[in-house]
Amino acid sequence: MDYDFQNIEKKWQRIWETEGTFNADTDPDREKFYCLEMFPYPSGALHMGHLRNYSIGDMMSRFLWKRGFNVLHPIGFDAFGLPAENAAMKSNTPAGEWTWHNIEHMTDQLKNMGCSYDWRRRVETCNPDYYKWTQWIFLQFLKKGLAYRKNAPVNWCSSCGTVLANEQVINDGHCWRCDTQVVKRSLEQWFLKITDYAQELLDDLDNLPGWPERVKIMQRNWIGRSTGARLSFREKSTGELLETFTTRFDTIFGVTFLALAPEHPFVERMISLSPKGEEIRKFVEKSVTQSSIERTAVGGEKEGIFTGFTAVNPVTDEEVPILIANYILMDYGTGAIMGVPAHDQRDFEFARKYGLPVKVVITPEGQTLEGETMETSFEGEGIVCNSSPFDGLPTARAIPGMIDWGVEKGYCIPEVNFRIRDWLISRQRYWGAPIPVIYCGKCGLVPVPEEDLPVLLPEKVKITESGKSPLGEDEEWLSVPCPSCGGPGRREADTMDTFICSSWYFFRYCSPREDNAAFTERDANYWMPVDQYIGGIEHACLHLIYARFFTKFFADLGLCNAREPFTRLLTQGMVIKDGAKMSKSLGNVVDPDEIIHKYGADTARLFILFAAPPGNDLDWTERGVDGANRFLRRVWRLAAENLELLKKERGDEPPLSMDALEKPALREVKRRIHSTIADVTRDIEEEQQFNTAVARMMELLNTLSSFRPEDEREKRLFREGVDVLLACLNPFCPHMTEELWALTGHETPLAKLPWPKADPAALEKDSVTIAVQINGKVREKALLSAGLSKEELEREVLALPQVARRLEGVEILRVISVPDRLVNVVVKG
RNA sequence: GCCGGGGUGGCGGAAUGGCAGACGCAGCGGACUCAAAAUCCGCCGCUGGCAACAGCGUGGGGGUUCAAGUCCCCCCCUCGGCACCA
Repeated sequence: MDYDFQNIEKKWQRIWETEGTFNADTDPDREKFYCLEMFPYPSGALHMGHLRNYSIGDMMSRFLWKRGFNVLHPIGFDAFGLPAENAAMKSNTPAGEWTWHNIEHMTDQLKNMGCSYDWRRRVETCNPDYYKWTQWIFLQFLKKGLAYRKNAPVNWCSSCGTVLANEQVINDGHCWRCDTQVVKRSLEQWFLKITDYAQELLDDLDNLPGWPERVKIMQRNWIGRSTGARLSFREKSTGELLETFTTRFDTIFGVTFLALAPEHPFVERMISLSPKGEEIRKFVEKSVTQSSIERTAVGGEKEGIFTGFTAVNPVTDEEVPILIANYILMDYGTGAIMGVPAHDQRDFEFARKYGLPVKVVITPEGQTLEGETMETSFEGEGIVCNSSPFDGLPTARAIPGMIDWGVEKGYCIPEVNFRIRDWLISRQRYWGAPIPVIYCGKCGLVPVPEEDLPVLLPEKVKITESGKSPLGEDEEWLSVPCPSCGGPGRREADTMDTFICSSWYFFRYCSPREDNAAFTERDANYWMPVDQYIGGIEHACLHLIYARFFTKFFADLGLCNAREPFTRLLTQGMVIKDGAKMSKSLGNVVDPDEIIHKYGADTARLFILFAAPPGNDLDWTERGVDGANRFLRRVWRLAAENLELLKKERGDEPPLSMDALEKPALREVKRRIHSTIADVTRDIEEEQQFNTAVARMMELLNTLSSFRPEDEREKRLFREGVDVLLACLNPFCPHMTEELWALTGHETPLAKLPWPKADPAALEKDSVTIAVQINGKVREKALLSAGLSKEELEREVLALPQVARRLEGVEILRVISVPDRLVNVVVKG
């Protein structure tokens, strides 16, 4: 009987689907487990990264079902986005049609993988039933004042024809999606006030022990909290107060200039007042049009201009010149800095270039510094000087001490600044959720009333590469009566960033068909938070921050209790082939369909889980796939060739206990069976190291293949071994294990049976190999009974003839004895 | 530059401070076969040796320890994140 994986896999997939085996319902009487993989963008077909993501998630879900949890394991599609528009332009197919076609195809592929999803819960973010609620959520942000419009220099990707959020600009200023160099443009855009949650987003990282440390570090870096003080310098001729932010208030006596960002509001005033206004204007215009890379690269040329204006240091009453400098960013802090060249490398370089004085106010302990001759700034901790009355204080005490003093004197106020910026969410694209807002000449900005949602995306829109919102060309769609006064109004033509859609889909899965709300409190409070989330590391500072932000917002609205969406996070590595990430341009892609067709889904899943631990990159080799397939065929033969024996006395036959087995070889088999259960359980549950779990099952197979049962007792033991192997392998390779389970006479499918339990009595070892070391080197091995005490072990080992021979005439200094492990004899010389 | 991950056989990878290299891939030898495939059995870190065995070995150098891939210090390489953030 051959391992006919194609028919077997079809058969079981049909059974799971028709029986709804993996459907889950809210049931407060049962303990839940929410297992989630990042949903795919329906690009056309699954790729190996998906196959890996979903193999891991499916194995874990099936395992947890068997552990007795009420498991929610849903899937859907992140279905808005640019590729659909590009496809529409290229092939003249409407974006929606293209997307829905891909969704159906990829759904089939997921079913072919044998994934245990609750298909009733599939969601698609481009479905009006879904984006109605995306729009509703936007309105809640608007209501709370957390969604706002502002004119700002924003990231523009010319290739995508739209703006991008800061998180979406990666690799030195490139678009996350298409890698085009991003440029700055000044535009009026919609933002979400994620900065209101910066502190909580940072603090709550400490409550996520189940997240990889590196993801948390990346988020901490991204949020970028710094503490310091805000202090104002008065401009001498106008009396204008210029605010600055510093983390080094201890250097306040070392300020030798003030620098403003070219975009700083006071710059306009200086231009109009100054005789050299034209010159300043030219400098500002040049700086503003510099690309963000030129302007912000480390070591990039710092450029500035003297304005002729003067600021007064509030602490020292010293007068310092005001400059405009291209290295000052308007959107961090106050857009103005106090220049302390002696203790800030950037200010130092700038000061040297423009001949500004360098005044030392901190020295390394026991040394002196000379402002005029130093070649680099001193940014480290040291001792305050030239700052009477603070001279002699060490940095660590000077910073808080001087701030306290400054507060008392009214010079400064303590302040915390974050690096993270508000989230730019409007996109000048068609295939996204329309922003539900109407502009009225009389009433201004009017939110679309909730009862009018969804604002439907028109189906027939001409998509061009104009760089303007395609919806803005659709007059019919645009013009709408103002909901407030009934007068003529126009719809917002921008759509929302698709990261908005994916920031709450895991809530929608809880109440996927709910018509009256985005989700119900009952469902969300039962299922949320997600217990295990699985996906790529590339979302560390994108989706994973946005989703946390949304969850906190929902909690503040009282929609759910969870303040964090994902309790445990598993970030899987990339799939590599021939030393490089699989990609079309490198021509090293392997099509999941081909693999499933040639070897079957079980083989593909097993290879993926065996070839590397989930966090590592996975090296795809056809040889390795062959190996996985070979293992499955061996399992198949082990059962299929012993069907008669395995089927016998099925049903209520209890396994033989350890006590009933006397022959050491049989006890060894029994031990292997139960250590497999124990090891596989621990590897999945605690270590999340699925490759070693598979290795343990391979060892069990090796044991069972060489075991030739003869009498009835041995046959019973053999049956137990095969049962355990199939049960443990089931979450990894669900089709063939179910088939063999049925063939060997079981009536209840494995999917409905609990995970096997290891018998503690069968884990006890009779004897152990003790390594005998002399001065730390293994010289002999001894087979001794297990469980000997330190003293017994030492005595037994030293009494062994071969050991005694080695120790003849040698002076023993010390003996270290580790029960069941080794004995180390320390000798002289 | 700063922060983080990682360097173990030919390869993917195992190892609560306690026998380094589990398991698999590749390779080598053998069985079966007219032959091949498939399958099965055996070998498989490096060096020396017919062998028993000995020496060396987890990026490099030091250290702690009876014992270090594992802990501590310094350095190298590599991958990733951030990068004029005041």
